[in-house]
Amino acid sequence: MASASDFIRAIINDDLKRGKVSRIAVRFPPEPNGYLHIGHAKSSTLNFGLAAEYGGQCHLRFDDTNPATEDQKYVDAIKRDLRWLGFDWGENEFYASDYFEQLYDWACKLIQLGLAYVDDSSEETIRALRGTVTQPGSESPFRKRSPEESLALFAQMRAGAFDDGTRVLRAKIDMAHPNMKMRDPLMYRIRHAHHYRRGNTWCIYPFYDWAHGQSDAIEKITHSICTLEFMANRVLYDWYLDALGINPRPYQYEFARLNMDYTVTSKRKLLQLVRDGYVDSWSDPRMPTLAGLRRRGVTPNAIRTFCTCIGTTKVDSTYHPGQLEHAIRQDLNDKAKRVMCVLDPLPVTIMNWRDGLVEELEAPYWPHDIPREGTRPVPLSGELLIEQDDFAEEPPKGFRRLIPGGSVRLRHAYVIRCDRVEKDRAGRPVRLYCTVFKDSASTTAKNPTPKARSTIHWVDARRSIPVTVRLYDHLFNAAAPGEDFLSDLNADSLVVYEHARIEPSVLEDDPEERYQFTRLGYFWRDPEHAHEAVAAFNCIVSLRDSWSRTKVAKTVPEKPQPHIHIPDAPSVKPEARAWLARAGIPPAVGIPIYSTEGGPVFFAGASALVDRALVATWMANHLLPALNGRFLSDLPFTAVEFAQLVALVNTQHATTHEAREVLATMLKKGGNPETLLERLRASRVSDERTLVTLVEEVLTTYADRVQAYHRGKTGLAGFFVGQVMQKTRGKASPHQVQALVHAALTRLAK
RNA sequence: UGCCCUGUAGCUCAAUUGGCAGAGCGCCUGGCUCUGGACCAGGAGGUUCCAGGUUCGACUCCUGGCGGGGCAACCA
Repeated sequence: MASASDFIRAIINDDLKRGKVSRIAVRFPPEPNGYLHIGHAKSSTLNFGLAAEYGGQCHLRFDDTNPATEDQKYVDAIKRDLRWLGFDWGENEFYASDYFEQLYDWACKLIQLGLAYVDDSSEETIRALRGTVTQPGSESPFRKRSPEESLALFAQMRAGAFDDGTRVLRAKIDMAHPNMKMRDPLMYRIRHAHHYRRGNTWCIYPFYDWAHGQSDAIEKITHSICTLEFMANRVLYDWYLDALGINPRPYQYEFARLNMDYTVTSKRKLLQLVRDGYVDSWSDPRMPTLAGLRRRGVTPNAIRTFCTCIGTTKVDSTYHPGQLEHAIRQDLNDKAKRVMCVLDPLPVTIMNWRDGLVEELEAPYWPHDIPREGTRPVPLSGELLIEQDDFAEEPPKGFRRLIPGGSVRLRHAYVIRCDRVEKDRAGRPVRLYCTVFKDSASTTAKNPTPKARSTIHWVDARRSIPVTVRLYDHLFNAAAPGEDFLSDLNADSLVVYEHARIEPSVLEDDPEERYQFTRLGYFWRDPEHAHEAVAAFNCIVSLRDSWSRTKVAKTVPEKPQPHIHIPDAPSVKPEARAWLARAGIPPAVGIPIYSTEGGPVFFAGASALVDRALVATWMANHLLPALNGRFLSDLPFTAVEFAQLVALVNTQHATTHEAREVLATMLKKGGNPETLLERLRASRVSDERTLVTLVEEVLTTYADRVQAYHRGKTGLAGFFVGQVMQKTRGKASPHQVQALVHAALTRLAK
């Protein structure tokens, strides 16, 4: 059994423990009407992960109940993406559209049961009669139609006797239900449309709510996990399954979908970006689609790591892309060979280089802290290219690279000094003339050369290969692009370096090799530019760059003002208020009593005997919360016995703590409070010497914390008391323990 | 003016079921380094949404309030 790292796993563990289920079956149910994106990665990682952890299975089910939008090409793309992510569903590939016949039969059953009917109302009428979230709806005139008539009509619907939109099948539930999903939801609509898998065999199509739970049931899914927006649908999910009498049946649980800053994940918006040409396709490397991430060069492993470490909760949450980037860097750091590539070249002539000399340097692929072997030859001559950014005539503060008269080390090679700068008419440097210090070779322990301010990357001017390099940034400028998301598009989300140059060693490599371009980031060849004469490299993710971070003025997030709120008078419903007044107790304790079934009666019974305020307090704070779904009438003790218990407290015969323990016993097996109190006291550790020993034990065991306590971490006092209480298994007076702990602590302080 | 879900560090999440408020990311400082990377060490950052109540003790239980999200598609 996996540890309960989130609420879903906690539920599953509990179901397994209580024998509600004996095996785990989950499903990942995409609709084949678009491409999978990073949000689906979260969902599929959860579901396939669950199956793996619990030795169960995860089905891939295409939720294809809408012929208008679905297509085989999406099915293929979804399968490809999931396989790429590393998931395997084996034989368990299913289609909701394969269940149409069964769904139809079940619908007929519901009609026969009087739980569904054919409605001839128009779309507008149905909408109007549904009411609003605050107003109940009203019943359709066709609701009273006999099962026989509905059955016949439904058969005709299937047979194609009616036009699109003229009739629907609805479940007969409750038009006044506070949950709008329960106001006679639609089960089938008429659509004379071609379905990509079923062709024209059907002209009625089931809706999501009707299809989904039943599909889960057919596949014997145990835990049907979906996103938060389906929460309101759960009641309906349950209703269909229970109406059909399916047992055992699946249960639905909801978790928060993934949102990410600076991007959009709505299918509609993604589609618009592609269709209107804001990106070049679904697999544009800036897209949050799995196809886009794949083309960008992101590894499946990094995505899975990201998805597992963000957790699973019910809190709406938005992740920062930095979190994903971190996972990518972590994954690639010890997998990507280091090579050198210059994005924006600045020529360098080494003046003291021997004419025609070409050195072949043996450069390791891996930095010192990565225990991997391998080197490649890197050619070096008197004509080099370095990065424009690595030279500054007037260096900003903190600049550690090359400046006129300054020196830097060429990575894997020698130290050079910049002696002269050649500039164009606009004053931009076009060539540097440098001196090399050949006694500064990497291996030289102490070198007499000028001290290098830093190390920069470079390539040989003649022997490097021209490539284009594509750098990507967020698709949007706004953290949360709004409805007019197109106006938030980042114009610089793609920057192409047409004249980049890379060291020749990469010619030998597999085209899918991923690299770290030293000091720049992680790159690989764009698979969609694979056959072009000049190779194109995609930036998968840049390196963390503490230099550029210091250049950008940091905006310190403003600390939000603490929210001070003065509450209004509590709003309590009139009938409750009246009862409160009669009972003579304050709302804080009175409301839970009033709103519990049998609460007022129980309260009346008990308060006849003891102080009503105390009874109310005890009911509200101790009895009611411990009920756990039980009814007051099912308790193994009466209101009178409860009153006796409260009386013990009232007369100070029992401490609060004792009384709570007695109550716990009474809740389990009933009994007379006074007797139980006697028994409790008999078993109690009240002998001071025993307690002192225990206190000493605790303080010795946690000597370090005692020190911390004396250094001012006084919150630990509660911890010590708690430890002693646990040692006595609650059978000591906390007051007494507290006093003893305090005494021991002050003694130790001296 | 309904029903449901949800509020813990800047972000994402923990906190053994009432007993030390923590971690990862981000940020800062230092170390190391032939990558301004990686790694190592340290640091800052908290009214646990607010107000009450119960308790020796509340992030945790009770009440009220406030904020955020979802639900009124012949979409899923």
